[in-house]
Amino acid sequence: MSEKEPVLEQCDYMHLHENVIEQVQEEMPEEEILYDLAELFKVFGDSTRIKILYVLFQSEMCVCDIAQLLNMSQSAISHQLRVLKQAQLVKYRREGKTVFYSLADAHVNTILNQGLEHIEE
Amino acid sequence: MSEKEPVLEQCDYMHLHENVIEQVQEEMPEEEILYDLAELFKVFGDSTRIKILYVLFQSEMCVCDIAQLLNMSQSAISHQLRVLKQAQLVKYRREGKTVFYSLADAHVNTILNQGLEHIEE
DNA sequence: CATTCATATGAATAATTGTTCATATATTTA
DNA sequence: TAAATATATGAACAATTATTCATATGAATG
Repeated sequence: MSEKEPVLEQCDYMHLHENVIEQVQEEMPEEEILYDLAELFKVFGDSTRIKILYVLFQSEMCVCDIAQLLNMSQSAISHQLRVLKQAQLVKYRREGKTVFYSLADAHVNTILNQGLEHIEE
Repeated sequence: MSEKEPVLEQCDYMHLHENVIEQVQEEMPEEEILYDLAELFKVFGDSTRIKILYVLFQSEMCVCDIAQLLNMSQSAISHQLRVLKQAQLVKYRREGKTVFYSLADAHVNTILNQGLEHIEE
């Protein structure tokens, strides 16, 4: 019953210098942060949500107005607003039967603009 | 056989002023741009790819080194590098058997940092 | 030119996700 | 309190996607 080394599937040697490896491990944000970061960008990774963010950049708006502007169902928009809300990208206030949504902070626009700059190269 | 209006599932009236509606339609980037933008952020929306971008921020690196640093299979990393390459977020150069990857431009870091700032609120 | 090493890639699978449909909740008004 | 309106939400389904596994490609080397 000879024990076999698990196949580590590594290259023969690393090209990186020791100090770069250390540097990477130091500078790398924590696992949880990286996960949250990916979660945040995932929210931007849907064109419906991008559109919602763009229209909200123009003005505070209720769910129904957004749905009409984007020509989508109330339900679809509501579901997506929930995602945006959870990511704290939008905030809302209630006024009677109507709920008005607006952008949560300035980062939203910066992120969108950086993205635009990138794809416009 | 009375014809029924299709249920448009709209609100009774829009809250928005005409000029806001116009404004939205003017300012809104084209459908294709919005789609590309979502595609770009989708690429950031995965923690493996986020990690790859972070390590590449420290230094140019070959596929195998990245795999070892992140403790993932060569194949998984290679697949993800392809996604990053297609989004023009990384570039590469070949040196013999080895392929070295590096960040394509400065936007990558700006976008990541804006994301970080947002989640650290 | 056969072998080895580094990387790429196609197929398969499991997991995630966006929309729809039906319905629930909340608020106002008759 | 019943009806109407605006919004939210759960379930279902189709579509997308990240990883694994097996294998292919490409480059150096004996």
